Amino acid sequence: MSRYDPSVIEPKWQSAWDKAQTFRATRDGDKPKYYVLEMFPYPSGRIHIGHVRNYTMGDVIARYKLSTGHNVLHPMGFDAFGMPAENAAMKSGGHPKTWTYENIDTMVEQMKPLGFGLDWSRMFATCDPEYYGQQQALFLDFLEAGLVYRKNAIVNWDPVDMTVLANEQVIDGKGWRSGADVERRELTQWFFKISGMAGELLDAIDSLDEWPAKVKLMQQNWIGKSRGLQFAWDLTEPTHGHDKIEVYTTRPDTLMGASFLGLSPDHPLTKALEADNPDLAAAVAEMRRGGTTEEALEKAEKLGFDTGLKVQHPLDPSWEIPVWVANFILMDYGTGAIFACPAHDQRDLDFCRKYDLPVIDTFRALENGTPVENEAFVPLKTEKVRWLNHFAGLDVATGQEAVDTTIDWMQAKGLGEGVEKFRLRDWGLSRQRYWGCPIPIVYCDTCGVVPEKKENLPIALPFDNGNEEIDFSVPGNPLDRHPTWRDCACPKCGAPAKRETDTMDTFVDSSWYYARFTAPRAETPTDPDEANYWMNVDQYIGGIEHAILHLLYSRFFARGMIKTGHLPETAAEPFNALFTQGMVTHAIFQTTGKDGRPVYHYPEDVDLRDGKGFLNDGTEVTIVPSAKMSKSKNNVVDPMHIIAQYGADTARWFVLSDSPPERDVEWTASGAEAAHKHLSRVYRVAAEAAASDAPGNDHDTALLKEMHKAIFDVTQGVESFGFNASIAKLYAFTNTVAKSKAGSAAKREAVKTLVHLMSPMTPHLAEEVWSMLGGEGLIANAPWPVADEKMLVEDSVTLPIQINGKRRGEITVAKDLDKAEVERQALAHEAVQRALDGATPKKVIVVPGRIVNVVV
RNA sequence: GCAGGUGUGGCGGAACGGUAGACGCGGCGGAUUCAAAAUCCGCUUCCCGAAAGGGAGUGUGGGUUCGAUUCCCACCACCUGUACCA
Repeated sequence: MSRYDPSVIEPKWQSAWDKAQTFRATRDGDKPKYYVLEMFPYPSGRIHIGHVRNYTMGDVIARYKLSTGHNVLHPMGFDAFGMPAENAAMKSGGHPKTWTYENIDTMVEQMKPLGFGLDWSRMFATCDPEYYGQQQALFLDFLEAGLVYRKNAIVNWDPVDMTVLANEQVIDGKGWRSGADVERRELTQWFFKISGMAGELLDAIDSLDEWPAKVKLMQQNWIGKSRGLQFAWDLTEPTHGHDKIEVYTTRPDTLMGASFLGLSPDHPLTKALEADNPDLAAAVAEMRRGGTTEEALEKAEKLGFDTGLKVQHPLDPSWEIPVWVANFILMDYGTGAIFACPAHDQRDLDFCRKYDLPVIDTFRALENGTPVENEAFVPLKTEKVRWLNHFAGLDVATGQEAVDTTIDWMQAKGLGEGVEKFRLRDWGLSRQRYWGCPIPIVYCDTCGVVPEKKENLPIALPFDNGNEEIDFSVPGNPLDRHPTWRDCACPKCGAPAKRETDTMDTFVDSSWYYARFTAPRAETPTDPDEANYWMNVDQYIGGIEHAILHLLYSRFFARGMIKTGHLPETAAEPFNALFTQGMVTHAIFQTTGKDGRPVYHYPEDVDLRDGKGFLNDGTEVTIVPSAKMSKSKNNVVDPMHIIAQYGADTARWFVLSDSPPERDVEWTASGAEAAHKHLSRVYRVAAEAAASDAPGNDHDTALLKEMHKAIFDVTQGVESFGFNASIAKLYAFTNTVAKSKAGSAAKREAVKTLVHLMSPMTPHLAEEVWSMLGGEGLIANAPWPVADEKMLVEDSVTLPIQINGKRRGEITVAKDLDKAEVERQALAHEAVQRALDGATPKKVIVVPGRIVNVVV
């Protein structure tokens, strides 16, 4: 009898699928279409076990849908622009393009042996000029449709390297290479007008029935709709052309608790004052130190500077409050100015205590309300509180009632306006980098800012132009330094002009690739027929880290593409269903070095015994379980080693088996070995069944009944992303088949069904066994088994009996036995009799088919 | 800081408000073997007990319920995002 040898059978079936073009996406017949897409990878160099898990999940769905009669589109590509390629060029020389395409080749070579049912003919990388040229066409159409504009934005500036830094290049407020203190600086940048769609993007979330609730909630909070009051405070003395300061507040009801008026360091008035007030300029410079992330801004120590200006309270002109500049006020939100009410906002309170500003309560708790000391009183807006001195005459009311009343009252008096605002900011797409999609804009001395003509696209990066003089030896944007690339003719007047040297944010690349996959070689961004047929993505799969930005930008882009005629109206929400999968983790094995620092050891150097790990020389290592895989911790598992050792099917089986797909899974050597043992067992059981000639007997029905239960359970698992549950059932069913004394015909049927149910996860093994047992054609194309409902019915049921909620016994009764009889039998049970000791039960709860609980 | 999530045996994890620990790993015992590997069979939450049985138990502390891993409140720890990492 032959043994299970994945190194022989896997290449064999891969070439069989290739030959039959099994996974080529086609629009044939009247079959329904199904588009399954996994978030495409960044070409970092090698595939990661996390990729294996991600693509295996997609492959299970793709193969399952193929066998349930769908035309399936399951493509693969690469998100290939971005900083790591430039970093590699800076570090080791060479060119980002060479590095990127070499990495792509390697990764494709590594993915093919995994046997994914992908339509490789559609592959592209976002750095292909054929792709980014179409992206430039989209940009021009978006510009024409009013979805793109220019304004100033704040960036991380490294004053030593004289360059813009990405957030991840700012470490503790310092530039990662220069170590210099990073400053926040303004630059003119291109923006997508996503804020104009904020309301629509928010409302449409409700229609995303097959998205995880957590992702929808995160997007809702990110868009952040609020209703508040916008109104002005008059300056007691006009200055620098300002006679009042506009503020926006979501808590206008606390107006009588105003302590000071706060300006953002980037507010126009702040900038005006800075010019002739050196002390203020110095304070603001201090406030502008550090990175631009929201986290850095929020966690920074609260700093303030008294401008000396005063404003009049809108309800009482004799009440003047000071104007401060404060570093925690964001220019991007509202009007860049606030009034502070320290009694009901912890941040304001901390600031007022630090700078000795007044704290005035406006409301207190209904019971035991005490004045605010060092903890702001911030009840839920739905909670009733007692107002101390409310101008609109409120006494006891909730915060929400007070806000509404105040807005109405202020509006009626003409003192302000109720407005809706969103937290969502416009999407800045300009990057001062080389390895990205050039922004197709030309600056002409006479014509100004001119969009490039479509017939001149793609505006290719200098390397793609055949001009390779790219210099990464100094920081900054090589396009900006390139001797000739930026020189061009003005598309409008033909005079010599200069190109935009900024490239696009890589989020742009990934915001429409799903649409491009429907017609990857089209001469326009999309082909209407193909887009109409294949859109939307029926199932999108990727990491939770993309829950907000990538998915929100894609939703925006789909709408923009509808507006510009590149997608049908029905594609406004491009992803019908979303699934967010967890990471693959691995233990870290560490010892302590002589210098006291941790030393990390590769898994292959560690011998595991009884839950402890030892090095070759007998040194025990500390095991840190379930850590994110990271090269620096030496706990990365290379899928290629696993394939060499056990085969692709084992790797696929294991990444699905041990954890629910949305959760992290820990890779363990013993788990991988167990998966391999199980696949060998299936092969053995199949070979035995193939060789057996046992006659049919009275065990046949029991086996076939179990088979139909397995069909039902496994199918349900696959349909609901419960792959680990499907696999648990498949383990159990394998056990049943192996132990069954049924005849050979029934056994062969059971084994064929077993491997059919396994085929989305372990497709090579399934094909091999299928052909061994005389299955017709490829199992990949065979129709999915259907459970016979008659075989699922059980006629009796075992009910646990609880006494006071604790399980004390069980009874087996006919499935539809009536409640009174179940109760009678339960009470007759010896454990119940013992517990009752002659008394009558206080209560008996009978849940039909479930449980009996006797309360004594 | 803010937003979202997660927390169950020695380990990964299972459980429409209804038998907590399915399935797998590890461990223990047995079969097979000259022996081993491989394979097969059984046991395995913890504590007390020879057993029958009893007690405890799903991050912590409360609450709702006949019954809570599941629902509610407060807290702790970890993970993800935080708009220029992708």
